[in-house]
Amino acid sequence: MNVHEPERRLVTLSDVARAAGVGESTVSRVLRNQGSFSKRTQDRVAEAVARLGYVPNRLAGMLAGSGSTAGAKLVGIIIPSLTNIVFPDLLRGANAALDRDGFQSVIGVSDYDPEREEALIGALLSWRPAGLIVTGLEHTAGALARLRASGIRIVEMIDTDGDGLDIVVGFSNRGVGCDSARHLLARGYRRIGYVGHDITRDLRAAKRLAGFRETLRAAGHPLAETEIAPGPSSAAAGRAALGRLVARRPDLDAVYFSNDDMALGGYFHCLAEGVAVPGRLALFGFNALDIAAAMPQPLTTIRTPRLEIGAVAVERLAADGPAETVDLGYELIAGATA
Amino acid sequence: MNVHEPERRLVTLSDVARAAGVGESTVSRVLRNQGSFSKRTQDRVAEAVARLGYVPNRLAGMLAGSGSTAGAKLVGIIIPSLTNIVFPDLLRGANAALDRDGFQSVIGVSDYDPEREEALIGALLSWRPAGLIVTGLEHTAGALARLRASGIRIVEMIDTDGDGLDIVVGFSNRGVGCDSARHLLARGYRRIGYVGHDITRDLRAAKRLAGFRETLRAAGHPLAETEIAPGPSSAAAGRAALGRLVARRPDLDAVYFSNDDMALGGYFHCLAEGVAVPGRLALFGFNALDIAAAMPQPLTTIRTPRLEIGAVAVERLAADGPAETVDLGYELIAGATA
DNA sequence: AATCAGATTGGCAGCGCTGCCAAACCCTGT
DNA sequence: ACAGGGTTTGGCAGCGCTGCCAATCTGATT
Repeated sequence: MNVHEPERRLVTLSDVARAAGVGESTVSRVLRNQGSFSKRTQDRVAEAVARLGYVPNRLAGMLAGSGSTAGAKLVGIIIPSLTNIVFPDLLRGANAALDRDGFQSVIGVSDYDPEREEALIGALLSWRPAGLIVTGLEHTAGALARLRASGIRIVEMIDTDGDGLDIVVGFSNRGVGCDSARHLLARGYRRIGYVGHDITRDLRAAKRLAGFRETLRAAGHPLAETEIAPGPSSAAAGRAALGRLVARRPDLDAVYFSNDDMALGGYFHCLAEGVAVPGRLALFGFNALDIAAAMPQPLTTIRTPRLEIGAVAVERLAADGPAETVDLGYELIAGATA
Repeated sequence: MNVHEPERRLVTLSDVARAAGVGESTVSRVLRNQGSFSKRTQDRVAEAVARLGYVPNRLAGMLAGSGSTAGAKLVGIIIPSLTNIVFPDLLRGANAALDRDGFQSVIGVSDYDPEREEALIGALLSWRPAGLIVTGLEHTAGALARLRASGIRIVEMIDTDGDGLDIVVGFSNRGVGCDSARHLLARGYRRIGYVGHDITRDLRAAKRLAGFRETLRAAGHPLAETEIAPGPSSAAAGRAALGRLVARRPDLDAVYFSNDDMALGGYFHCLAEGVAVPGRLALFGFNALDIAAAMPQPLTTIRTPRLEIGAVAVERLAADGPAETVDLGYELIAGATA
């Protein structure tokens, strides 16, 4: 591009200062609207900025401002996946709060891999953010060490079942499992199965299952059977997995799914095979996706405060309160499938 | 946090140099694995880095390296929304390529608002990225000016119907509309309706509709009726909108949806109301979401190369080929609903 | 032992901005 | 005309790193 221009250096703050006939620090003050300056100066700077098309260099700004109060207006966010709409929702919630406070974010995706998460933590820390938002409470020893050594605020989001490093924002996944089980038991279901996706990677799903399983056992109706689909959760995986599960255990009267995607697939299986829902088989999901509410029979599921989690995470980062755990709870949506 | 430590300065490169007993530039070379150094030096540096827990400061690195070849390993990405799974998919595709080339990304979400996009362009440019990936070909005059003045590579993704600034990666949305219409006509449908979401904001959806409409008219079977749901696309919106459409025009034999989310909602409407698909009403979507393939009757739709678009966008940014348009095409998926 | 190309290394000047501080300026009131 | 307090301004030293270049070292060759 622009082969002709010999060496187009970008416009710098000192170019603006020269053009406006003022000092560099004056321009800096005007641009950040900080300190005092006269209206006349402000106008001259604004004019010069517009005329030259000046774009401030944040790298230089943050570097120079590091160590001071106003310094870092940046937060790093690490999520495990972009495939599941849940995580974009968290980002959305965070984004809104971020904008309001004038922050920017750098995002990393760990693919549910703890090693990769550790690497990402290093990468994001190298931007010298004001804080870091990570997913879940489980991290490698190396990751924990880096987080601690960073000296910045850390938010661990989504899960409150365990000890956090600093701030924790989420809900009890164990509790979700327990309440889901109680609901099914209360409705009279007794031969209950589980359809999930890879539990060794999605630790929150594993906690839900643990709570679910224990509640059933305590009630004297232990979990009858489980079917774990390989790979990430999806409607296709849920449909296939439910098919396998009922083939093996035709006597089941209810199935708990690792999330709504999987449950939706299960519902499709039932529609395709003419299995009456919930008469013959009840279905219970997790997450309360919009789509689950639009089904002919709204899915029975648990609504999680995804947007709020993102928003509160950012809010707590910006404030400087004490380390604490914020439980945002969840809500059981009694749909028509269980 | 850490009230006790008087003034914990973070470890810098020169601390590492001192600890390893070598010069700063040597440490820099070793860390970037660039230039030449002995094995012994490498080990000593690695040891010091590990011992001190050194985290490089990218801000300083990028600032110092600016203007040179290796400088900016950063790209900015602007997408209109995180609500629709399509955009996270683009990010996913981009992410993979980004990782491979050692790039990082900064992401902005415009909410389909051109003004906001312009502001985001400014914000992202202030990070001095090596390139910027934006969505679509339509931008405000101010945005175009900034992009041109930036002097960096620009990729406009998703849409190829129009002139790009530099690199364009996507497919023809007009073409999608045309081919969708042709498919419905070939299957014998004649009284065709359209269900969409806010067209004034989603310009790509508008282009698809335009192509669709023209093809129908040219064939002598003009679009019979349209129903536009307010707000963003969703299954719930699609379900409600199809309900309104068929109430108004019970004679329709096929409906084209702005995307799969809406179409899925339409399908739910048909299931709930006992409308035979495709016997009584045919449904046609767009995007080929995984979920649409898991339906009892797979949705007839158009598969778009979302992951590839993200990947190719990054690839072209990194390479320095000529300005050009890369058409990645699309594929009609003949499902069971049309 | 002297020579030379190539490998390895360190010093130091910026990159563009902000924080700090002293200087200049502007009003009052005397 | 001059002091006193606030307001506005400019100069300049870094922030932590990289690029450049000169210095040093290595081993092989003559």
